[in-house]
Amino acid sequence: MRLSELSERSGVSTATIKYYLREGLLAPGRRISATTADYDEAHLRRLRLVRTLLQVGGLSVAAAGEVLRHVDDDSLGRTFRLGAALWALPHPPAPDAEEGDEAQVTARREVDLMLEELGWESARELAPVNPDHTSLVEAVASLIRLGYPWNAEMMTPYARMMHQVAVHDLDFVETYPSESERVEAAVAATILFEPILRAMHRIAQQEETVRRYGIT
Amino acid sequence: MRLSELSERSGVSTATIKYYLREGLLAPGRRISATTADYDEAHLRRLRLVRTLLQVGGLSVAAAGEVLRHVDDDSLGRTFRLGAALWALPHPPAPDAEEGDEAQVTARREVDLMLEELGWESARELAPVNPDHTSLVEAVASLIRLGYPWNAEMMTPYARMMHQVAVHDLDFVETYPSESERVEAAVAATILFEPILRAMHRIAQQEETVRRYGIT
DNA sequence: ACGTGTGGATAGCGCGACTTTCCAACAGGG
DNA sequence: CCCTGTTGGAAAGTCGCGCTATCCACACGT
Repeated sequence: MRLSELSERSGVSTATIKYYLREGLLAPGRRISATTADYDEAHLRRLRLVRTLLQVGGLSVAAAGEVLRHVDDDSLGRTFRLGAALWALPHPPAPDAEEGDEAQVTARREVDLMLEELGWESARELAPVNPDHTSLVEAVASLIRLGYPWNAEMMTPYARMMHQVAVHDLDFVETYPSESERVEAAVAATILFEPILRAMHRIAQQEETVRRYGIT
Repeated sequence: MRLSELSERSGVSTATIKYYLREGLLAPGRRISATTADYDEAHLRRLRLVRTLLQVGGLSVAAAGEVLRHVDDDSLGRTFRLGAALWALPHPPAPDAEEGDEAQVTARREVDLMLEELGWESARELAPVNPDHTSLVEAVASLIRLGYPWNAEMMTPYARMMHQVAVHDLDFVETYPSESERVEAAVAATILFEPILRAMHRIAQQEETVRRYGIT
């Protein structure tokens, strides 16, 4: 199919598709002549994934490019490929607070205690280089800075629940036969499950609030 | 304290504080003279909350203003005040897909089935006006559009887990004595727990991936 | 042969979050 | 009492980002 058809079928303007091509989010079509290229179903599928990453996942164009480059990198083993793709996902920028402040030190200690308690060995090993670990420490530090007490004992149940969620995720990913499909599924699942969990969390909070206090 | 001191203690530039004042994120100080105003600890506390909403929660300045206006609205009962504040939190913009498409219809049906199965009565009643319900339907529709099968049966366990999380949240919020502190705590908890849960989710996924497949 | 569509490049636009600049009116130390 | 520095307030400017528009020479289909 040609550019215009890809545009029609995806609902994305040709100008925007060209922009994505320029930014490397989408592989160029098979060149037919100097002025024509041919796109296939894989392009359409990838384009839909891109739109989802941008619109639902809220990724920047640059971040989506990073992620997709890892997804397409055949040179990595499964774990690294997935890890690399997930680590390229955006993380909230480290706040302007000077690092090493008291709240952060406390947060780091409690997070490490939590990992120990859970027996998450590989998470502990990877901690220094894992941006998600950094994010977690920062978020906990923010809570502490706002004056909310927070420690390993309180965190662990949440982490156990998220582990259950992760088990479900991977069971789901395993239903896909090919390696590349699985990595793509894992990325899509991570990105799309986040808004789903967020929405469920807020709905559950509202439900529970009403149960406890009624509508007042 | 004066503007410059507020700026120093919070690490936010005076220009930015002025900007927040203009946008209504921060109440004006008590006027001492035509050119001086006095700020207290409450302003500092609020300013820290604002920065947290913006940096950690990723809210826009406008959205943070919305949320805080509800937090400060004494005319509402507890449930409505909290609900109003939470509903003012940003929701991913509805994708450009024409509404009422097949994926969305399916998604809505499955979400409603899930709520029924869970016995979340008030969530079902509020569904038509609840932006979180809309977000959930949209996110599920996106999954379906990308070709991932998804139904009530698969969603329910996740929702149950998020309900457990919400129960923990509210137990935590209840530890605060005053009404306004509790509403503020609820907002802070909702905003700050989201990055925490997200980070825990990703760490758990990595841990579980390593457990299943090793480092390959 | 000619209108439409093509890849490719460059420039422009609108928005949001600040940041800068300017101002007149003070405050407070010497 | 004067002089330096700060204050609240307004307006304009900056910057990065995600597109969007314009232009071009050329080729495809009819």
